[in-house]
Amino acid sequence: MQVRVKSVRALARGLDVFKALHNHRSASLQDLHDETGLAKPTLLRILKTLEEGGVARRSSRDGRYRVSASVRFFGQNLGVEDAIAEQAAPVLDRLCRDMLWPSDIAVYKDGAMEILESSRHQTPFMVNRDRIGFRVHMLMSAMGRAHLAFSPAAERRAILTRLSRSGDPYDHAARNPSAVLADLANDRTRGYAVRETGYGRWGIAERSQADAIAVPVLQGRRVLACLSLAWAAGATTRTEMVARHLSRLQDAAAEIAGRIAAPDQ
Amino acid sequence: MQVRVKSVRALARGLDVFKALHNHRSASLQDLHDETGLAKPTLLRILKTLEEGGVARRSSRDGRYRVSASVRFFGQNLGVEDAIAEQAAPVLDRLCRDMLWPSDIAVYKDGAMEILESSRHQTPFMVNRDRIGFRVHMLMSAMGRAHLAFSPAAERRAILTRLSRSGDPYDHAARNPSAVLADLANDRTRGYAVRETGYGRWGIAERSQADAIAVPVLQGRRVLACLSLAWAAGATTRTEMVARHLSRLQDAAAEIAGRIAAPDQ
DNA sequence: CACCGGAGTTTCACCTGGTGTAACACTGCA
DNA sequence: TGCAGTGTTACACCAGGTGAAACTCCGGTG
Repeated sequence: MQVRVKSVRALARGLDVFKALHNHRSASLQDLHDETGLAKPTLLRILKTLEEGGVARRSSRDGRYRVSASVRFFGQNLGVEDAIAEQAAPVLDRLCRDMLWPSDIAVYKDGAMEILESSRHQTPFMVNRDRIGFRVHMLMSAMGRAHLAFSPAAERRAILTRLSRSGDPYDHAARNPSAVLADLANDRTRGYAVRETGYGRWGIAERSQADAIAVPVLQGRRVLACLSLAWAAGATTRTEMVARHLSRLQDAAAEIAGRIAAPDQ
Repeated sequence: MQVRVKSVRALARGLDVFKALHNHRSASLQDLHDETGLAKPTLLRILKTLEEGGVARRSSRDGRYRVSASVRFFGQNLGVEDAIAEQAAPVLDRLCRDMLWPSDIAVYKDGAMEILESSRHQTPFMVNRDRIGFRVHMLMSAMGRAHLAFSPAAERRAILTRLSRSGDPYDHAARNPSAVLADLANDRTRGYAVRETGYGRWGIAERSQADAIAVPVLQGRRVLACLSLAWAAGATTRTEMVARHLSRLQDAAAEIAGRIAAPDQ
């Protein structure tokens, strides 16, 4: 947690100028001077630098500044997951401050849940070393079951079919669909899903059991991601955790869904 | 022409870091240190600033840095014309240094040619104040005729139909399509189009006639833009200009087309 | 034609603010 | 327990960023 790191004023100003430029389709030196309040010589130097960096250009037709077309490619690499992770991160942080226990957010991908962001780092309790590719099983983890439980029936069926063909023993429960579907229906009516007992251990020593619940982040009828809350089974009961934190978790899921639909800042 | 303006090192470094970040999907401080050669404390400050500026973020999961999803929106405002103008600008500049006389580049839009970029500013001869919205007539200007002559027949017909309904007297020639089509066929076989005699005046005093030729910037069969070369009719003959500069103009058009297809830098 | 005002550019001296070394803290790994 | 690698903090130096002021260039106006 960097706290006392200072920021670089010259760079911050440069970004400001770039953003000002981005708001207008084109801007004269005067426009930028009025908007940013920076002295013109300063602007001249900043704009020169932005030009050399290939993010702005000065039209030789009218001498006005514009953002370069090359910035179109910025952020082209990153997928939906990145946007989800980014919007979720601050919500997870706040959640962890309130609940103390850590949360994860994950999306379904290729037969498993892929963890995108986590507040495990900042819980006062411990660190769960879940970093084996950050993928957890659909039928064992709370998040996987939440995804299945709250997805439209067609998608649920497709995933279960896929799992039943999987070579991974943790996925084999899918070969008995009726039992699984009954459990999932149960999760759905309760409004949250639970981790399969015994899946996942807690802490380095791996002594204590981990327990977790998860809720979906919904976009329309689709499950965009799943949000979990984990704790050490020895420390408190599931009933207690649900009573204390479920609504908070659901609110957070709704907030994340909202942020993704209309990101601010 | 700013010559002695210094650039801002701190900003240039910040942009470098951002680009480095953009190349990788995610990067640790060490990665960035290796790639940019900047001292780690310096990077820490730069990254802090980029974060505050909303263009980078640090995942709390793994502590690695990524570009923020918000940069996806950068450059979303600008259209194809901006990209064309940007790629053409340096080519026009070079062209003007070689030929001394000025060039324009324009695209067809809503019944007229819209000038995107120009090297009139830097020709030693004069300044043509063509800035009335930077739009010139299709049938009178060399660029308008080049667009028509080299476009697929269907588009040519559609534009002529539109012009024939125009209220602007300069467009009325379109009401006699057979004559216009013959002229355009002529332009096409010659490889360049010419300005209608008497259209456009030269310089502030508006004494001397302007003359111009234009060639298309082709993308497949479509005319993406048109590139013109203008001169004062009294100073030299059209034959002379064609002999000296036509191939140069065509090469430039091809170069611009290439740049637009695969922009470098 | 002289004058004026506004935009852009250059110069320059001040001194802030950016910089990197060095020392420190943390975390796995052997 | 020590070691290596990585991230973070402190600090003193002085390069380099800054803006006031002066200047140029242009177009408009009386």
